[in-house]
Amino acid sequence: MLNRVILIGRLTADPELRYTNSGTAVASFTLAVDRMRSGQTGERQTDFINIVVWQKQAEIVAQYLQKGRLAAVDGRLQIRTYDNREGQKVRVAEVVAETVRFLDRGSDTGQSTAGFGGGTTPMNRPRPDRSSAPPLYEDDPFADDSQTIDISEDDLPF
Amino acid sequence: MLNRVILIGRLTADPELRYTNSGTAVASFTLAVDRMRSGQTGERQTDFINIVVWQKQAEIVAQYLQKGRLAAVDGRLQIRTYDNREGQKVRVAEVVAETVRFLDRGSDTGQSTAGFGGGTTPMNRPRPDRSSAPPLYEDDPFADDSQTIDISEDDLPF
Amino acid sequence: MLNRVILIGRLTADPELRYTNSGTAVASFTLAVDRMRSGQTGERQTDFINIVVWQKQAEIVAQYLQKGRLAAVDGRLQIRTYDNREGQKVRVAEVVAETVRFLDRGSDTGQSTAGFGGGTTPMNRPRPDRSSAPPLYEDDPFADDSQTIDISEDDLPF
Amino acid sequence: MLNRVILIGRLTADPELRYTNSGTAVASFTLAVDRMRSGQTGERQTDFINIVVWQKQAEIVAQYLQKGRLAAVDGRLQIRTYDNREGQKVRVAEVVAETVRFLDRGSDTGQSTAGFGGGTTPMNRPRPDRSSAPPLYEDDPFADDSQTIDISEDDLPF
DNA sequence: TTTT
DNA sequence: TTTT
Repeated sequence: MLNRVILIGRLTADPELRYTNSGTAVASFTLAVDRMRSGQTGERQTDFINIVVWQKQAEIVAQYLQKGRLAAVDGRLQIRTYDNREGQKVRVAEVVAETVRFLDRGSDTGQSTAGFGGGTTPMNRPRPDRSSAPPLYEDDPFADDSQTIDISEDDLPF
Repeated sequence: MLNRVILIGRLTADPELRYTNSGTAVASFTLAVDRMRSGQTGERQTDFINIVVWQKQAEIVAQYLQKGRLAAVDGRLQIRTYDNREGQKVRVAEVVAETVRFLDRGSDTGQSTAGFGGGTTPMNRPRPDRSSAPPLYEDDPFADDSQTIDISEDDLPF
Repeated sequence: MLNRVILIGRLTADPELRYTNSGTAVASFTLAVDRMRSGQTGERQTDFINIVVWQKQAEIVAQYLQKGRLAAVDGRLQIRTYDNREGQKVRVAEVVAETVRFLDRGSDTGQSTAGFGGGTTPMNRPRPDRSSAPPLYEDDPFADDSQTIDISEDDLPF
Repeated sequence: MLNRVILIGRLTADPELRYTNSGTAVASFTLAVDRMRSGQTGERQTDFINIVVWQKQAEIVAQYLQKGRLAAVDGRLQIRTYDNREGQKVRVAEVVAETVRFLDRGSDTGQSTAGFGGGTTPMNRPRPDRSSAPPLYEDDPFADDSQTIDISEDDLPF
């Protein structure tokens, strides 16, 4: 019904930019969000939260954000379930960003990422080695199904 | 830095009420939050999100909420890491509720759960069998450390 | 940079549906949002917050919401400034809803308002008497300027 | 029922720190929050939103925030009504901050403002001239009523 | 009344 | 697996 998440934190690493079979850009990164235990002193705890960004925003994020940068994310919490190599169900939580704001640097370059231009469907998209990470996006929410012919597991970028 | 989550959804089951060794009440339940793919029609997808509530609110939630009830949760997203039986690191995402609102029923009974009375430290607390669920709270954020002497794994309510 | 508001409350009256000169639908209503003073007992205070909804959502809201209904609003806080009859600058705060959820009634009819169909540009739009309320929308954010020729103050629906 | 506002923006001026009759600190400032009209280019619009902070946070804000600084506010939207000099009802919208984060400067000084120490009831509190601004807080939500004897309009700091 |  |  309603699902809204707002976070501010720092990137633990450079964002990773990938493309689905149908050519949609997806960027992902982890945000280190410091917790503050009210009352008790001296304690510093951190939540490491996975963020996913789609389409034009993905490319802007990949271009302007790096490890250590401070960013604000406004999106929704999503729980994905998949089967790992051992055939066990694994649940992954991530925040699907609707907008990402860059909070660190100078005034105008890439300060925001919403409602921008861009959007050229990329050719020559990179084909990274399959990592041991979960197969993130078997379903591309932005794919135009009619023209995505041959989606095979092996073609997925994750 | 900033970590805010707001959800509306329905309980997938009755909340479970437990107590830490130091006597702090903890309630947990899962919220089914319907997603709505903008643009595409007919699709209904659901995120199942784990919620945790502490102290007085835990007891109010356990008393007034049941499976199927509609509720609003305002809290923060937390990622916990623990080692499972096989010795693997497992990451669990959950929303730690600051407030829970009951949206279904009549006007005044248990309509809200913030800043209420209650709070009697419970005697005869139930000792449920250990489920296969993750050992949720090795660290009780509300424990007064000075008087919690013998925390052993076997005493944990999860 | 970031501007996010989430509210749950009850409508103080039926929503009002209007149309701008360029034919864009706008619905407005007031949400009574109960406050709860933490700590102190027995006090009930209420914030009356003006909500504005545009386009297809405006028509859905006007069709399904009535006085007394419980609703959740997700949007952004906007401060508009205008000159009143006495020539004084007046500031009006309102929440521009991105989505409105209906929380009261049955399961499926009009339960949500995002990404729906509708959208037929209405003919025979009502021309309500000008109230003493502020001239709400001299700027229609959805107007296609090129085809809106003769916007005069007298044609505004507010 | 639920009332949550999250904002990121820049201070239009230094915060003003005042004290109620009962000695509670209150800081107020205005946040300039840039809007971004999705789709249309080149337009930059700004909402000027009044923020109010109470107690220890008020003093931290007054100490560390200045005009032009970037800050994140997490709080609730409140509508106050009062009668102005001409005897007209005036409505004022403001965000009562629960937490304020400082986003501009260096790593550790005053980076956050929640759950901090401080809290010494201030002596020699300043008695600013009454401005033409609205009489902000006839009701001090943190006052211990039993010991606040003689609240008169003239003693209010606003 | 307004910030970069 | 983690950021300042």
